[in-house]
Amino acid sequence: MGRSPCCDKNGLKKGPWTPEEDNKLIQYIELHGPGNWRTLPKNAGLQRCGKSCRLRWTNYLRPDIKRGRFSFEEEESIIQLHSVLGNKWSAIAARLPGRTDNEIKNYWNTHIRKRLLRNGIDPVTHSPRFDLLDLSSLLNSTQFNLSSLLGLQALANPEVFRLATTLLASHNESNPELLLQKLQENQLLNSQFQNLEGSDLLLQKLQQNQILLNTPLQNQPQFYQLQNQIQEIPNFTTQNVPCSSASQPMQGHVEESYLMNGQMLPPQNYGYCNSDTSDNSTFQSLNNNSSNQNFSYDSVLSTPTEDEKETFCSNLMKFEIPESLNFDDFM
DNA sequence: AAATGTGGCAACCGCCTGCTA
DNA sequence: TTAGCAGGCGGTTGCCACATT
Repeated sequence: MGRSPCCDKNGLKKGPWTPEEDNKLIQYIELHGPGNWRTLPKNAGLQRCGKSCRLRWTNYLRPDIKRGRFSFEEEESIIQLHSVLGNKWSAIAARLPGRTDNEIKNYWNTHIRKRLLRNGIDPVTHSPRFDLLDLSSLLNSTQFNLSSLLGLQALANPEVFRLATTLLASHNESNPELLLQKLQENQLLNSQFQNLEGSDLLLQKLQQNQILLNTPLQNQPQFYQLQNQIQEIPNFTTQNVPCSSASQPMQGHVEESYLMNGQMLPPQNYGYCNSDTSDNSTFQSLNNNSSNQNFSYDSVLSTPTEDEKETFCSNLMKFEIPESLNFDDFM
């Protein structure tokens, strides 16, 4: 037969732990070690369920727990790992020493998730959500710089590129219904994109820029050429650079995953840029591969403010291409 | 100064998986 | 073999502190 019940729930205390209870739990575990949570409360003299004791220990009392604000690196790691693992908080926590799954989960729900939403990124799929962005300015012809959208931006975020090519492919098929369907699939049928004039403008721009449809970007020679050019840029400035490129600047973004501590990570990257326009602001990546490059992010690593982080992502759709880039080759 | 709103976070709930008797 | 439990996990709740009106 199975084991006896973990604990009798009747008469057991619930709610916040008192310092006395914490001390009892700590002293008991220091003597006997964690584990056997079923008998622990009784042996430790606690009127608590074993489950409650385990949670209190693992989430709060454990000596190796790191308290305080999440660092920029930690935050970026969470985003990266979440894009791969989803809501597997324990798996994410396993890669962030000193942080608990509960803490990461709370931080995600209260900070990161909201920020991603505000910046037009679906926190579930990690894909751009155009229905969450104010694209009115993007579709304004006087400001619509598609080369930005489809150039570095597309490289930095394959989802944008994918969406754009999907639109163009549908349009090329001269099938308005299919186009509408694609738009719906991409959650574009909202206030910003209901105006198909805007879509037509997007399509027109796409065609003008001769996007190579149905060709994986990494297979395009222009991609490698551009990639190499970027890597040769010393201290590539971050002025108005999209957030999705912050921690892994232009390297292997498109359809190219990379390894981090043996963990497969996705091409997307939603790090942060420094919002100030100082030419000194530069990147630093968590990615081991790029950490050796000339990218540093000292101003932000020091402790970026919330505004800095948000402004960085707000620059998703507006950035300037460094003059040293020979962008004509790419286009 | 008081009332109300909001955000953050610790803790609980309930389900799932693997283990054990 | 399998019923049933322990432990693990993700989702949710509710309290508290702080901000705003």
